[in-house]
Amino acid sequence: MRIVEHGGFVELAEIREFDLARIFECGQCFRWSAAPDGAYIGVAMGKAARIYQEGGSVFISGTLADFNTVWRHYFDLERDYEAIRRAVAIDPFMTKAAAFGAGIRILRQDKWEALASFILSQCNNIPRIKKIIDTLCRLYGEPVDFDGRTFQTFPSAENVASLSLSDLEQLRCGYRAPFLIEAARAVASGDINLEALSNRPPEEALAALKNLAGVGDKVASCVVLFGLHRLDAFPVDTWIRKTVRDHYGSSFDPAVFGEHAGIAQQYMFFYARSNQTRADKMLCETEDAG
DNA sequence: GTCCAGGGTCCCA
DNA sequence: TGGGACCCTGGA
Repeated sequence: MRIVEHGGFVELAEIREFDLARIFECGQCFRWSAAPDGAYIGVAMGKAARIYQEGGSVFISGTLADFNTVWRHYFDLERDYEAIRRAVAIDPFMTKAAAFGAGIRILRQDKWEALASFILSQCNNIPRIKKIIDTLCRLYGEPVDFDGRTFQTFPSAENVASLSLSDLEQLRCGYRAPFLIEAARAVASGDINLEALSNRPPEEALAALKNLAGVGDKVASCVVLFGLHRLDAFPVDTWIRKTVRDHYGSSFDPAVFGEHAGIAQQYMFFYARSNQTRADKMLCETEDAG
């Protein structure tokens, strides 16, 4: 990878294992949206950016200093995803899923944002999750001027902790609202220290997170994987449960993927979700024919 | 318009 | 250990 700064952008030339659409649409984050020209615009780590991919290069708005302080870390660019993809391709199914997800990277997201986002994600569909998070940010985030528009950061735990249930009514997030406030208060008060948890054994982090109301196995695992960046965490949701059942049966143990089980999970999730519509259609056609 | 299910969690029997 | 309730809405 060659890094070149020009024209208000940092260009990552000859970059490998980087697919912007897959990174932003594999279900790990909810705040990046595609512009009509194919670029993604969003706010992460308090900074707004415009990012696009063209001819083997990735272009990220901002200075080299922005890139080095924020985006290099955020996109986990020091890790060799090509080697990981080979390592988790343990059988024909995973070879297919990993090839389908080539270019996915696990973002190093803000820990509180990951916790809040996955609390809101429970028993919810992705378009609606995005809508709820977008409203939360618009109402309670800090403004960030960028590209002639005003964006908002993800509101801090302190900000959300100061809100009441009626403040959150506009989110239309239903029974998740008290969970969000309780989590914010726990983080803001220091009852739970996400920074410290990222240095603890994963099982300890999981247990601490699950003490929060509305945080069970799935949400806690997502926070450990996407927020604490523990790549061996393996969240099991409806998609993964079905995929594992179909391909491995009941005796499956994610430990077969070793320290990168979470990346394997993400390949599985993205593959299962992306192929569901097509698979259903094929099934219907087969049934019609029969 | 209706119905089902969505990156779950928790409580109770 | 399984079933139902929980808020709301996208999509068929």
